[in-house]
Parts: sequence; C-alpha cells; structure tokens
Amino acid sequence: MSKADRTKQFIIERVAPIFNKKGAYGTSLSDITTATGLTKGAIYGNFKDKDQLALACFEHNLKFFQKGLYKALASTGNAWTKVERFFQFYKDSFEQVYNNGGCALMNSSVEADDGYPLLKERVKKTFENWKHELEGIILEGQQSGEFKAEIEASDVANLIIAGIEGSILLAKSTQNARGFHGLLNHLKTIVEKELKQ
Amino acid sequence: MSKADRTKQFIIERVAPIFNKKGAYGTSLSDITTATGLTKGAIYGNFKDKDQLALACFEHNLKFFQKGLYKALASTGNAWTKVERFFQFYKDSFEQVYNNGGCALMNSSVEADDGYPLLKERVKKTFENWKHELEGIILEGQQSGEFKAEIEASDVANLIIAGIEGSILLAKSTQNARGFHGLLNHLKTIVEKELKQ
DNA sequence: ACAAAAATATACCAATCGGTATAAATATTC
DNA sequence: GAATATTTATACCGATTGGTATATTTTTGT
Repeated sequence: MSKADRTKQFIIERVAPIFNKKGAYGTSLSDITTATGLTKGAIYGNFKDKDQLALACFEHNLKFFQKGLYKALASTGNAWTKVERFFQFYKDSFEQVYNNGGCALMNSSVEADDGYPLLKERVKKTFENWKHELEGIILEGQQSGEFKAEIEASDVANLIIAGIEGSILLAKSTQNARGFHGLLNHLKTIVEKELKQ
Repeated sequence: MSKADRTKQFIIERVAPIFNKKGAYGTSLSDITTATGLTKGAIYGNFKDKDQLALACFEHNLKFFQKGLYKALASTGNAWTKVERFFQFYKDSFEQVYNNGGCALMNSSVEADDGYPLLKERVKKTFENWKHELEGIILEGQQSGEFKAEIEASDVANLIIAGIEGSILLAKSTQNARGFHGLLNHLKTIVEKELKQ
C-alpha cells in the first residue's frame, strides 16, 4: 500500500462522517483540511475535486451497511433467520448510525435528489440492489416452503426497506432511540406474520 | 394586505420549492433573486436574513401537509374512515410532493439534523404533533369499540409515519411512483389488520 | 546514500457567498 | 396631488468558496 493510498484512506475516514452530517454542499474545503490536518495541496493531490471525494466518502459510508447486509445473508440457517439477523444488524448498529449522522443512503438521496445526477444514480442502484437481496431471501424461503407461496416477495422487500428508513428518520428527528427499537420490533413482527406459514 | 405582505408571500411561494429541493445551504441569494426577479434589497427589506426566509419557507411547505392531515381528521365518519382519508391524501398528493422536491419534513430533518438547531426543533415538534394527531384518531376508534382495545395507539401511529416517510424516500430515490402507491396500499392493509376488531 | 519520483505545503486566483448603506422609486396618507 | 413613509434597486463590503501553479518536502527504488 503506497503512501498515497494510505493518505487517501485516511482522508476518507476522517471526512466521510462530516459529509454524512453536513452534506456535500455543506462541507467546505476548510472543513476538510481542518478534519484531516492536511492542506489543500494534499487533498487535491489525492482527489481530482470535491465531488470525487464526496463520492468516495459515500461509498465508504455505504460499506458499513453492505457489510451488515451480506453478513446476514451469508449466515447459516433458514430464510427467516437471515431476515431476523438483518433486523438485528440495524438494532445493533443504530447508535453508531445515529452518531455518524444517520443513514448515508437517506442523506445522500435527499441531497442528491434535485442535483448531483451521479450520486443520485448511485443511490438508486444501491436501493435497488438492497431490495433485490431481500427479495432473494424471501424467494428462498418460499421455495423451501418456509414462507407463504402467495405473498409477493417484492412487496415485502419494499416494506422492510421503507419501514427501516422511515424508522431511522423518525427516531433521529425526534431524538428517540428507544422509539427506533420499538418500531423495528413492531416491523419485524409484521413481516414475520406476512411471511411465515 | 400591505404591499410588503404581498411581496413577502410572493417571495415565499417562489422560493419555498427551491429551498425544499436544494436545501437552505444549497440555495444561494442569487438563486433567490433569480427566482423572484427581485433584488437583494427587496429580499432583505422583507426578511431579516436567509435563515428567517428559510424558516418561513419551511412553514409554507408544511402547511400543505397540515391541511391534508386536518382535512382527514375533520372528516365525518368513523375512525377508520379518517385513517383511510389520511392515506388517500398521500396517494392523491404524491405527484405534487414528488415534483416539489419530496417531503419537506424529511428534507428539513436531514439537513437540519447536524446543525440548524432552530429548524431541527421545529421538525421534531412537527413529527410529534403528527404522531399525536394520529394517536388521537386511534384512541377514538378504541373508545368507540371500532378498534382493538389491546393495541398500543402510539406504536401504530409511529408505524404509519415511518411507513409513509420511508415509502416517499424509496419511491423518490428509485423514481418509482407506482411503487409508492403499492407500498401505501400494503401499509394501509397492515394497519387495517392491526386496528380493526 | 543518492537520485528520481511522488506527495505535500504555500501562496495565490477569480468567483461567489451573505449582508448592508444609501439612493431611487413606489405606495400610502391626508 | 403633494408630503411622507415605505419599499425596492444599486453599488458596494469583507469573508469564504473551490481550485491551481509552484515550491518544498518526503518516499521510493536502486
């Protein structure tokens, strides 16, 4: 790993939480130099411009979620266990998400929605990918006879995503972490009823 | 209505959608003067500073939702009809919300979350008020025997809010309006099952 | 350890930012 | 319609913005 690669990584790690909190527009170059202790020269030596750094930080913030998703997916056990592990991941990491500025996907979506076409496309793809993975688990459960055959996997996947994102927004807005866990439990119970035979 | 009041209103109406789309940080004074056709002098003659204008625009954007909420609440009929009308309001106005930059409450929450303490507090209060109103309908339905006595009104209110907000986010991010209506129907069915005797 | 290459710091740029003092123009009141 | 009060336009302010050319320092390969 070259010096440049290490510095790149260092910058991303320091700056990613700030981008998530203040947004790409809201974070200034001086925010970036202060947070890293580096000068503009170093920043622009490693990233072409602010947009590219913002994109790299988005990917970094997303990795956290993707790891959790794939860990749940890769877990042994039946389909419901996987869904359950996925919910558990959100329960376990809520505090960290809360302190990191909230869900990076939601934040980026809101900021990119009416501008930033590149980031907007990345957000879209990530949501679609997320949905696709959840759908996969549900279909798996249907094929094994664990879940009801008549339910629409796509609908339940959407419900889970919308429910989780909405819960994060509500909990963060009202500064109510306990409410988040209650909501997630409620959502899990609903999904369980919809899926299980 | 004085000239100033009319101008204030004119500015708010022109600028509110821009604030909702680009955010308070993201909207510049030149955006504002371009959108209104007025000069800085006129803007600052009617609003103390950009923050005050941003707050006024937030209130304006919110009025739209509040009107829909209270119209559903004030409607005649039993509790479930009110809940149903509330869902219907979101179905009816989704296109407009979509074109206006999404849910103002979500957008403001995301931007204000780590900064803007004044706006953050307004967002929090609005969510809490929203929840309180929904809770009221549910309790009303429980008292009349229309809804199950054992369910927790607060939990269902939270679920409705989180579900709707999450649905807006998902639909807007993936540019899938049909998905929004599907999600809302799904959510309504779930809520119906939870509430009704 | 030395030379070449790469990475970082410094000093600067034009453009734009939010905001204001003042002059001009427009409403309002009588 | 004239006098006054209010509203809007003009011209400017210092500060900050993202970005860059160049000098200096630090890695790296030998």
